[in-house]
Amino acid sequence: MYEELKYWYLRDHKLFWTLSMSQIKQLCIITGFKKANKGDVIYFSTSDVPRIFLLKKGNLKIVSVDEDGNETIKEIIQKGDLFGELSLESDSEVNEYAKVLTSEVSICSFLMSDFEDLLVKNPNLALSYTKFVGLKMKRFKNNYSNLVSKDAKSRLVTFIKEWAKKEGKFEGNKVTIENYLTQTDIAQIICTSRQTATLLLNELEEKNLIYYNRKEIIIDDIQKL
Amino acid sequence: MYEELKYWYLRDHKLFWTLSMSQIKQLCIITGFKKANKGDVIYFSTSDVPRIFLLKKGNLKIVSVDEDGNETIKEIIQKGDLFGELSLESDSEVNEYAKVLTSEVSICSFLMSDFEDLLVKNPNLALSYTKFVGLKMKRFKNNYSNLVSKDAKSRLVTFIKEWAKKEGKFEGNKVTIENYLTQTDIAQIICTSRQTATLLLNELEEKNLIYYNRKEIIIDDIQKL
DNA sequence: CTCTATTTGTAAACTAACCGACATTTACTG
DNA sequence: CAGTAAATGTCGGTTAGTTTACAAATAGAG
Repeated sequence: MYEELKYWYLRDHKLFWTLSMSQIKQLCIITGFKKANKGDVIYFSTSDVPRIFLLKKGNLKIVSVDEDGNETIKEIIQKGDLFGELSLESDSEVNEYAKVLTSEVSICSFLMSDFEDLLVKNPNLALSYTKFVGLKMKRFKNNYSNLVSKDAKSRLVTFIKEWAKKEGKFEGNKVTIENYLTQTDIAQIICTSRQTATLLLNELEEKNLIYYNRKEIIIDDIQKL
Repeated sequence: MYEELKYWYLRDHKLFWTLSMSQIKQLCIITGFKKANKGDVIYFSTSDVPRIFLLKKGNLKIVSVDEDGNETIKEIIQKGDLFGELSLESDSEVNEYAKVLTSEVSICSFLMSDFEDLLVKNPNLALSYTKFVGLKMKRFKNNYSNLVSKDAKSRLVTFIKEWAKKEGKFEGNKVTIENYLTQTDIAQIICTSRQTATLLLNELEEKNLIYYNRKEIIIDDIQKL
């Protein structure tokens, strides 16, 4: 891979903004690059050499499976997000993998050990990275709280609002989201059964709060939702 | 506070083991120290100056309250644990506080800004700290999974086992845990109602798997639990 | 354009856990 | 040691959401 390309890939992520161009170039830690298609699975917790991944294009979901075979969606990863063993400790106990949601994704990755070296050499980057991991932790804490105290309906609404904020195209109070999730996916994200998710989505549609189809979700007025 | 004392307080936490005695002494970042009694509340998310806290003695619970007034126990903090704005970003949206569980606790604290400076100057400490935060994140992820896929009974059993592992006194397969939690606390930790927790605890007791009272919990054979 | 697999829609039976209500026990306080 | 507050025990009625089961619609492949 050309140096220039590496530079831009890293440069894209907020985390690396504090580094100068020459610093990034000098580091050259990107060691892998690959493309994948819808439905493909990317294992990372059980991978031979621990890596950190950066999603360049497309979307994927992080899924974990427990002993009983229950699948849970832990996270949706979007263009520009990091994923993998972000806690910098490989852990064979967690059985997590990524599954591609969009028709095509491109991913680049670097070795965890290289990244650790980089952090040690760049204290400010280390600090930013710590805050980044801390933010992820907060998100999980928040999901947890929602699951405890809110019912399925308000979890769905919360999820749609967050999704809209992150990815939606706004025209005043009207928002259009490109929909790359099935109702089964949405159900798993908000931790309910597929049937309940379907029911609730149709309920929102009946009230003209959203318009749902397989390609997009349109929210008429995000204030009213 | 005497320099010596500060040194030992920090030295206690694994995180600071990588630092030499002179380094810690030199830093002298501890700026606060206080004692508190059972039932006392320690606010940190809304505190004037953001701080990181280190619990020196006793136990406390981290509680969060949402808009609807629902209380959830996020975490139990034990002697030697850090708590506060560990993500190094103060956040007014989260309404969290700590509540003292034991008859007496002692806490020391330092300013978040001082800690940030320390991290920048000690890249290895920054790396350890990142891993520490990452570990906490994993724990929340794990709690989340349990809540999604396990019923109240197995959540209770999982919780008791973890508690035993962390704090119990082992004699072969028999474990004794010093009990500083009420059944209401336990219920909130495993996310169920107090009545259900009571029911399940008594069920375990009937099967002679555990012996519960307000002072201690004895597990006859942790293998069988 | 047809065939097939995936996704979405719908209904009824079932259940784990909540909730309210109240009794009983334990621990602390003056 | 009496009085009070907190913690524990117990019981049904209620319910949100699951599960099973099947039908209908849609998308993608050949």
